[in-house]
Amino acid sequence: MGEMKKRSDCPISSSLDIWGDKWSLLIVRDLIFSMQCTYGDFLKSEEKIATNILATRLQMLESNGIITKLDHPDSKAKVLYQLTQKGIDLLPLMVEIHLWADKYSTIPPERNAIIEELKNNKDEFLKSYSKLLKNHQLKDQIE
Amino acid sequence: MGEMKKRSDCPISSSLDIWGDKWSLLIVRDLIFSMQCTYGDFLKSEEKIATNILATRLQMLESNGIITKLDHPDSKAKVLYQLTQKGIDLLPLMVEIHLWADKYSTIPPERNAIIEELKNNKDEFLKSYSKLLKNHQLKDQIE
DNA sequence: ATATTTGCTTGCATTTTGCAAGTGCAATAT
DNA sequence: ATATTGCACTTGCAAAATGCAAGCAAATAT
Repeated sequence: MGEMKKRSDCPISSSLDIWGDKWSLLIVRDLIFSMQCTYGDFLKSEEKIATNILATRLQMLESNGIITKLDHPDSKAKVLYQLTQKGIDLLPLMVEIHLWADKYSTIPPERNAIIEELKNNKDEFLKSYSKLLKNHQLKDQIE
Repeated sequence: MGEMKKRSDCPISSSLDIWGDKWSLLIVRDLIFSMQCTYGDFLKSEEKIATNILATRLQMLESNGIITKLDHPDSKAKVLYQLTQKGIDLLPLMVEIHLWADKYSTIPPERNAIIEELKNNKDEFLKSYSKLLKNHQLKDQIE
């Protein structure tokens, strides 16, 4: 099913071939903010992704090793999605998008705190937040 | 013509609404590498963008203030495209994509030098290269 | 004067996205 | 035990974006 069609060997192009569509990075964003999400959680995001696209994007991200599915502790009917290390490593990218957006468009006030944090000590933030994501991931893998 | 439809106020989402398609960042990449490109230069890139999409993407990027057109010094038939400051500020993003791609996919050997440079002194690289882009831009605006 | 280059536009096929409804299984309620 | 709801998807079809090939006007080269 998942045969990768690369447009070229350029690293930018290859990366875009994986997550360079309208939705993938929003899924990653949700996971970075929430650590873990169910299928329904993604559907609830304010951008209102269509359910069929969500399904195909989740498959794509999983087959590219950016996210993993795991059993929900509460119920067999639920599925938890979370970032792999490869997914966690998209954090610096996300941070740069945030900073760019901050410079050139109006940011919702509830994000101001994070933006300030980012502008003042980006490196420290990246280090500690990616560690946080990693710890969360490991914890769930064990249970 | 350019009415912006934002899916939400999230900075990630708003940014993707501008350049989150299959091609825009490849156009920006070409401009970051080459400083300036003609329409034909973009068409020559190895990903082989279709001419009609190139036209609409260039318009989109221009109307969003990421690139500007300027007269080619040699000929009235030619047009030069180059990055604005807003476009130059996508450099950190590009660098992070590069680093992510380096970690998770095979990079063409001719890029190894840049990658090493990036890994060893990213901040210094960013500072000097964005200054370079800026200088180039200013030079052309005067002529 | 004629041919060629350059930056597009236009028409149409194909693919991707979007919307609404439906399916199947698990958990919960009766 | 049976019905109802919740959850993770599928399916069918309309709309939009992408891809391909050809065309076109203005500028330049011959």
